[in-house]
Amino acid sequence: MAADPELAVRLLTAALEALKEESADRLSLRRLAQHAGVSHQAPYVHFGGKREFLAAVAGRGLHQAANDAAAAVAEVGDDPLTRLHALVDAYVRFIEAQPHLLDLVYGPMVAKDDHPALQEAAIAYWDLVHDTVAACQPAGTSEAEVLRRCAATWGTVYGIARLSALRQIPASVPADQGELVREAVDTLYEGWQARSTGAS
Amino acid sequence: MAADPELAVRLLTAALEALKEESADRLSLRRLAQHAGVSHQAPYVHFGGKREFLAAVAGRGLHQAANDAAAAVAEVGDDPLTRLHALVDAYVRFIEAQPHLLDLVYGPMVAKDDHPALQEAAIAYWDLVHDTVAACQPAGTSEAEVLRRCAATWGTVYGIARLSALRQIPASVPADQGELVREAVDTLYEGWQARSTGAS
DNA sequence: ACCCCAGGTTGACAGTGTCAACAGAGTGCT
DNA sequence: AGCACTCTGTTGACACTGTCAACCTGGGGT
Repeated sequence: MAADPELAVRLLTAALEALKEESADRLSLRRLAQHAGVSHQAPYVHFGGKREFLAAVAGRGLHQAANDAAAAVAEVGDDPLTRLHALVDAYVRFIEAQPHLLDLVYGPMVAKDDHPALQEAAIAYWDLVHDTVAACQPAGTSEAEVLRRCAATWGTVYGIARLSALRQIPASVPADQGELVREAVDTLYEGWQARSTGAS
Repeated sequence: MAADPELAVRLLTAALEALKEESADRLSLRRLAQHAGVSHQAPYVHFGGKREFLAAVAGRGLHQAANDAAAAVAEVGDDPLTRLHALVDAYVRFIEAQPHLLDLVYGPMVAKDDHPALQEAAIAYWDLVHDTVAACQPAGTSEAEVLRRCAATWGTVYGIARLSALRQIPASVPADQGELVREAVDTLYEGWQARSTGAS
């Protein structure tokens, strides 16, 4: 109907919006196209297939999340632990707002190599994690150890947040996901400090 | 062809086998039925629908995993940290062997309430986690705190193992998932001990 | 004038989950 | 015996999905 200069981005944003409500595997290209007022084949023209489309969606969403997280970390000051908390909080908010998007990004429906934008966004996010976690390490920690702790920290946050978002944590546990994540991060932090002064 | 006393369990085990190769969302009831030599509607008779079938698959798989984990913990002795390591190792082996099954269990395609067997298996696994983690806590830790640490520990292990299984941890990190999980658990453990002797 | 081509269309195909109606084999009741 | 009824399974149809192929179409470039 209208000029519609960029149908592709309209489809992407529509998909991101739909992902707030339903999981990625029951997202239909045809329905998206119909809802956008174009034929069922229009998305295929732009993206080549469903996998590529989902990869583009994931890339866009992750890019946005990385920007939000970077902004949250930047506005909080210089204290390393405070910055780590800000980063983790941003991640938790992201998962709370768009759990299905995270499932898509880390899920089996999309290969990270499919789309350079997705890979780039993942790298940007990882770099942010790395810098923030590295700043929390005691002096003298080897780079290899820092990398391992980055991965472990990120897995920790991701795991707790996802399990909680999926309501897989028993109701008997007296805490919400924000508290759980924060406490786990604090525990890891104290463990790092203890190790630096401990034996061997 | 044959007497086929229990077609249902044959379908379930076939599905579990198929899950070792492909993810749950591209598992087809019709293909499973055809491969089992029955009509495309036979699975529907037994399970009522795809969601219920997947719930049954998840329940069976998780039950098996819980049994394996319990056996691994039981055969390792009495030291709490050793038992925790055994539990975690069993979980990591489970994820390595059947990553798609875990995606199914914790994924959006199945609601835990759909099938009592799944819920029961999840509870059994959680109880095992709870007992093992609780035994690692310093004396005087409140039960609420223990529960929070259980959830955090389990999220940690799950997150690292899943991220690693999906190759989402950058190649620059010099460790495999087993090492990462073990080190994270050790760090958490030391954090627990440090907190018990620390301030307030 | 011509061609071309990116963007979009229609039409078809195989595969999927699901619903409805039906068929046979036990099984128990009268 | 006869009959009804439930289990287990079948066939046929439907709507929906992703994808392939071919066709249109309007605006530039030569």
